Amino acid sequence: MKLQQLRYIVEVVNHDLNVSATAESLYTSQPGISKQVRMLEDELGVQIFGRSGKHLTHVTSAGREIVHISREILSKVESIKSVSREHTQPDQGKLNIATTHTQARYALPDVIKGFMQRYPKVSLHMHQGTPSQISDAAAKGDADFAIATEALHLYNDLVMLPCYHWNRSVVVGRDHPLAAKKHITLEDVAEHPIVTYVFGFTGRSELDHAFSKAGLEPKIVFTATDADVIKTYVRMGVGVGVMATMAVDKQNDTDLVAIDASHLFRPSTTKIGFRKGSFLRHYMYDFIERFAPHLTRDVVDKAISLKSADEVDQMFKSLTLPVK
Amino acid sequence: MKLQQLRYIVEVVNHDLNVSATAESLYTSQPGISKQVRMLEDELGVQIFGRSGKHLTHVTSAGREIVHISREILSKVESIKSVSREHTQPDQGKLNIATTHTQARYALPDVIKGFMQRYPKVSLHMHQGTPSQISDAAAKGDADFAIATEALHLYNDLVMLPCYHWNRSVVVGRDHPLAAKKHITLEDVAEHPIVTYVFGFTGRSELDHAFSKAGLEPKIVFTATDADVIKTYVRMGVGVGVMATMAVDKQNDTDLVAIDASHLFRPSTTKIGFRKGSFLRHYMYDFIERFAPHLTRDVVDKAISLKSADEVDQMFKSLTLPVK
DNA sequence: AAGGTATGAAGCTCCAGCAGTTACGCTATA
DNA sequence: TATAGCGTAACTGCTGGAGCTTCATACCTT
Repeated sequence: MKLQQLRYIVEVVNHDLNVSATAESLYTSQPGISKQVRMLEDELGVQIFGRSGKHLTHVTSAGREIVHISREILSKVESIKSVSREHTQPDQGKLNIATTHTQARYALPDVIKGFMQRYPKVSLHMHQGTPSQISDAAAKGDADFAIATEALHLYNDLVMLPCYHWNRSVVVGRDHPLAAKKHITLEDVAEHPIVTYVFGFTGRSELDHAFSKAGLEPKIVFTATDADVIKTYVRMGVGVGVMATMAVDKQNDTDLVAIDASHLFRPSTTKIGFRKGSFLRHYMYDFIERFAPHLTRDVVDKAISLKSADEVDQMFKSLTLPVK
Repeated sequence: MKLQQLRYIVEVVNHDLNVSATAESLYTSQPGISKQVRMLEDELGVQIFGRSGKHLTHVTSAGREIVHISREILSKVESIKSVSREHTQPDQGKLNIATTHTQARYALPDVIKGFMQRYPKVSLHMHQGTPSQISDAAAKGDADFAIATEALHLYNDLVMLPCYHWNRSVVVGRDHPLAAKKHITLEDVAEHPIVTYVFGFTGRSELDHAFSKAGLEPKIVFTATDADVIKTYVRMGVGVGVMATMAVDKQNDTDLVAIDASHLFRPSTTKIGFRKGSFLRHYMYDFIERFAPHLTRDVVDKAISLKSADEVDQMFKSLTLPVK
């Protein structure tokens, strides 16, 4: 068994069992991969891939387990490389962050700025995507960190740590009937057409939860993946906006009125997630702490040493998180 | 980076940095290993071993981390092989159990017998040793299971599951003054010379604990690693025996009197331990369950999913274990 | 439905690179 | 000062990868 062979089967699975495409992405030849895959199967005495004629059709049950373990092995191989770099070039390296528009636009800029000043030699990459793309990137190892509010729980080989709570505001134009209200109710909101986040984005599930619990049917007329678009349509008078309070810009959004809605919807929690068993460079620990000051290296290490997501939740239950 | 290279550095560490000895044990040549170690160091840009001249003197701090991760990788490589065998030869394989005299002699025979009948094609190996040798064997992967009462907690990459509690008896000859007593006290025992287990064996620590807590200084005149030797010296009149109740044989030990001492010493817990992250064959799950019926596959899987030993202890806190 | 085309995996051969071997020299350490 | 033990050097045999060919399947066209 060679690491190369494990790399091949993992990548073949990543490329939907297309060996030629895999070969191209690995800058090698298709027969080379086919040969190594066969040799591995022969050595183990197990089919990893199901074939119909000369085409790979599916991953066998043994194959699924083997590919899963192989991923862990390859991830640990990367850890070894990271350990080495940590000793040779402590302040140098890469940091790949996968996150959503909301985080990238409103929560991260200050953190990123400070981080880049402190670690000028760390090349920072931000990948914007949907929550599920983000989790996927982190789970596959394409990103070191996933930062989002939704969908992170889908992968159970991610460690997720709560960073901060945030609440929603109802956003309307200055001349909107709701603008005059000091105290707003869920019924008030339900009466108007609503502009908010697409399902699966930025704590959208909490919004649906609140309405369904109150037995109300919200008139959602427009959904977007980010607050900037929501605000645009609120300005056009399409409806009232329901969005993260932190996305309201006191400087530039003077034409809008933001009414606190923290009593209407449960707060959402933004989390940072990374792959279990991956080696964290010291600047990664630092990044986490800059983003969520309660997540010191000790706290993170302790959370890593837990295994199930439940226990992590339990660990942070007693801790009061910052609210944005 | 090649698996072979990782294998080499791990084995070099296992052989106390003696490359020649490592080469011999791996049936290869010394220069081959030296070369690969160097190449790995060059590739990573980090010294794994400290050298004075041509001799390896110590493992660097980076090296320690790298060796640790390498061990995990190699263990997962073994997992892949196990997965394959599980699919090709479900009821065939190996089972290496490292355990102490006490377990092998009194607790395991019935389990082993049933197991061998059910899985005739599994080749079973028992390794008897001291508790620390046993844990070591399991931690290194030489044994699949470690079964013992002491010393298992020393390695924190072992998962340890409690199997059963057991208590002690004071064993004396028929004509001994204590033989007439129905209820025995710690003071009674402390008055006589004691024959018991060597330190670090079979719950010996609980015995010391009880005496020191009571402020008594036991007169331990003879220590042995197993109950058979203890009984022999009790018969010779060297002293009173303090040993596991299960080691008293009602059939053959009619010349001895066993006085229950469960009220004098806290019960000890025998545990079964295995390496974290190792793949368990289905017959291994079955073995565990045969040995400790409350450790069903589900329970074991749940315990594996926890990470720290504390949490495992917590998990079993509410459960009442069988008492032998 | 039949035939044609495109896609993609496997078989085969050749070559280069490298892991491992043997022989030997060198250096810490006791 | 002796020796255990590592490094160097030259050699060899293996094997992983490239390139081409062959064959099977999917998809399209008429």
